[in-house]
Amino acid sequence: MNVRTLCLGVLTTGEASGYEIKKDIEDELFSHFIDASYSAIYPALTQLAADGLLTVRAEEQSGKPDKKVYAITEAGRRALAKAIAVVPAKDKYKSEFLFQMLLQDMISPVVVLAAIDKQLSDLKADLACVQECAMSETQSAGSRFVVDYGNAVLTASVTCLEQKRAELLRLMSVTAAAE
Amino acid sequence: MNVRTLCLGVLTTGEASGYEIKKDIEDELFSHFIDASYSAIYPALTQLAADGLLTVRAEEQSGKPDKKVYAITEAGRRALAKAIAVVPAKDKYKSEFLFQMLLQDMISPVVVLAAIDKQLSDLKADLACVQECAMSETQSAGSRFVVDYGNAVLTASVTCLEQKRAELLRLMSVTAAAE
DNA sequence: ACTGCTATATTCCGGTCCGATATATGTTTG
DNA sequence: CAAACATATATCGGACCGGAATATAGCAGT
Repeated sequence: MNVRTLCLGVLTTGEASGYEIKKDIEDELFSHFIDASYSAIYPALTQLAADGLLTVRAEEQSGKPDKKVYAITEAGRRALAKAIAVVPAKDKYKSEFLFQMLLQDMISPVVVLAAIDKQLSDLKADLACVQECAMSETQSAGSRFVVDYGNAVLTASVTCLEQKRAELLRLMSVTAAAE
Repeated sequence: MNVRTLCLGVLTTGEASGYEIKKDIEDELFSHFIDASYSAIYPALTQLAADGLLTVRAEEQSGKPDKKVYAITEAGRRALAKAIAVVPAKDKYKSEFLFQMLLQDMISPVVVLAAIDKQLSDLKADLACVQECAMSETQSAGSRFVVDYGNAVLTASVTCLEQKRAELLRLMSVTAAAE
């Protein structure tokens, strides 16, 4: 799935500038499962507007730079519906954390612990975001689905990691006592 | 984390050709959390060998093309240890499936069901791979960690999805009966 | 026997996208 | 009052993906 489709999807929740789309996919429910950079978003919006899938409106703002507000058109909705009516590609999951954990024999337990704590804090932030969306967001069937799924997965991750963390702490205190 | 570090990591489990490294990150425990294409792996190996982090050995094979077998050196192990002794970057998770589910109002329930079934089959394949590794693989602390984590996350995903699937089927039969 | 498919093994190319940086400006914070 | 941060857009180098190309050989089907 490309950044153009992604922008169309975000714009179904209302008109927005490139900057605001980026914020949505960082802070809102989208953040759990997609990502895109400015350098991909801005050209995508320009192209979508040129193809008539979006409308543009320059909005003057006092104090802030002007912004270009994009809104999805009927043609845009049709293009989006067509793009998502296919069997989706397999999820892509990349984790430096698990790579590090797999090779943990090569590094000190202190670093392992720091990595686990970092991972836990990332997971908990993500979980908090999902749960916040569960309350604030328009409760469509779609968002309920994603919230429930995210909740299930993230909760399982946190539970497992906290157990692993406790195990490591026990091991570290035993090793330290033996010295 | 770049592909060079990834190759070093895979080669700690034993010498391999570029082709075999690709297979490892498709079929073995690595597959759960990393990915890389041939076009990234081969140049990375060439560069690593030039830097003295790997050794190369051309192996003649009857029936198959010759292959270049790479093995990690002591300098390679040191470089790897250094590369993974940092706080890891945040996990990256991209899911077309969840994007589709979030926008499910735009598509037919039949397509939603097909997407769920596809996702379930992907998850179960991943789960089977992880559980197989749990039995066959050398049971290092690292692989136990990754297996347990993968198991927890994937099992939670499958459970949640099967519930969602049942809900959808109920809803679909009700709607069909009303027509 | 012939055709096509799969597996082994590597290379190359077009295109997509990330990460960092640049630019301009107002607002909050120490 | 400077520093940091938020708003807003754009660009550039480089990393990486996906697919095609190349070469070789066993194996299944017709």
